[in-house]
Amino acid sequence: MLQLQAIRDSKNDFITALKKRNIDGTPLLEKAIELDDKRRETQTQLDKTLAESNALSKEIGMLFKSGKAQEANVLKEKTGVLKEESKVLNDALATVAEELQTVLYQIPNIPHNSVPAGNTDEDNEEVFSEGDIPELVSNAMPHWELAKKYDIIDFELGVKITGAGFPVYKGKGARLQRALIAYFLDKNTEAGYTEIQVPHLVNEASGYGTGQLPDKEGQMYHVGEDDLYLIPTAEIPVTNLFRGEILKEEQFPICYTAYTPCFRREAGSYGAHVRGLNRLHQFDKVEIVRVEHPSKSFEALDGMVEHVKNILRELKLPYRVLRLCGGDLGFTSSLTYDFEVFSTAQDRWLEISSVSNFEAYQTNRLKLRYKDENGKSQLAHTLNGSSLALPRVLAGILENYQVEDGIEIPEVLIPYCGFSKID
RNA sequence: GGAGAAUUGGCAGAGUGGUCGAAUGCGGCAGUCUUGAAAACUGUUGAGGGUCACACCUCCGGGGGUUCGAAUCCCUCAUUCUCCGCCA
Repeated sequence: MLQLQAIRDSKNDFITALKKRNIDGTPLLEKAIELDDKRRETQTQLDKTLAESNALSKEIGMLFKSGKAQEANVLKEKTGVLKEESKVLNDALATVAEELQTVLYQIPNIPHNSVPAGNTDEDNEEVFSEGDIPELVSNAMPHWELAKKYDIIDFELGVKITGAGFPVYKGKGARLQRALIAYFLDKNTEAGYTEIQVPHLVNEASGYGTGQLPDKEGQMYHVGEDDLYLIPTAEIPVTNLFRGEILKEEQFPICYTAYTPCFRREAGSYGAHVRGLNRLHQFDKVEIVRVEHPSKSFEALDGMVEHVKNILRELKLPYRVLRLCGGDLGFTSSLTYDFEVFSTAQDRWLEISSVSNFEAYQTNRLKLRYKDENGKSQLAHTLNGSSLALPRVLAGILENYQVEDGIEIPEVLIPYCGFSKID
């Protein structure tokens, strides 16, 4: 959520920046300012009424104490009017505040200067690429065929017990998955991230805190009986650990990593691109989350990008890094780098990580602040990234590492797997 | 799931209808003293709105109510603790 003061100060810059998202921010920003004016005006009136009423109450108290009950009763009648007034004003204030909130929820984050304009993923800007695209055997297969051939992932079985998009991993497939999780967590821990385990269900307030609610309500599984949401990403529970906190500057940087399953309804997805592991309702992910001083957040973002590069380099997967264009940028993000692994067998790039700086957009909702050197509360910055999303890394490994008689295991994973080949 | 108790500032802990945004202690910060540190002493120390700055307003788990006036009374929800039951 944008800060009103920032909107007031930089309205025109924001409008220009929002054009990169193909959004005309003018009506919403102006509406926000207008409602804020109204809110302040109403608040001031209410405050005045309350002040008057408070003064009277005090006076009444004094009169009663000194035994002048009659005079007190005269004053009492006066307060009735004020009470009515303040009730009306209070309702008005609540209404305006809610309207303002609704408007603010509709405004996405302001894209960073470096974000290219554009509509679709076609307009994303490739900023880095590395790794050799392997030459595969002539009868190379996509991962869903490999999975069947070596009996390591069973999609039909998942359909039987749950539905489409809930695969069952078997034998070496399951072990490879577990190995990846352990490997990622180890890499992240080495890099200074503290490993934590968090709940996989969150309440409504957490959903609002990181921005999944109210706009992406339909993307999350909701447990109606208890009014809880299955997390679509560890970002929600991990970032919300700090909801409402006021940090000390010396606590920065805060770096956490967590493995969780992720649950996504993926309503509206279809077609060949959702085959196999490409798009699932439940998948595993290891996430990194940082809470940073505003002056350090972009430096931190670069650091996270380097960190993920490092992992992919070790896995020897061919990948590229994209700077997302305005149209492809997530609602709450200011700058996002996507990582994609090339799958030779599918002849396409698979998104395996997304690393973002949200600046103060989430922390404004979360009320996550720190005390600056003058002792004033300031909003912190939050960042997160996947390191990494399991299914597509798995797909990338299966497809890129296939040989005539099986699938080789990347060297760094062999100690984690306990085997060097799936066959 | 049943019965009882509790929820106050960073922490501990007073406060049971009026001058309480809240005693006191600890912690934090600043200063005095000291070569330096500790101790001691002095001052300061919740958040948000509002203002040029004050004033002023809101917040004592959340929400609602009673009252001229609520941290204090009532209702409700949540959470925590103790006992019982059940259980990986």
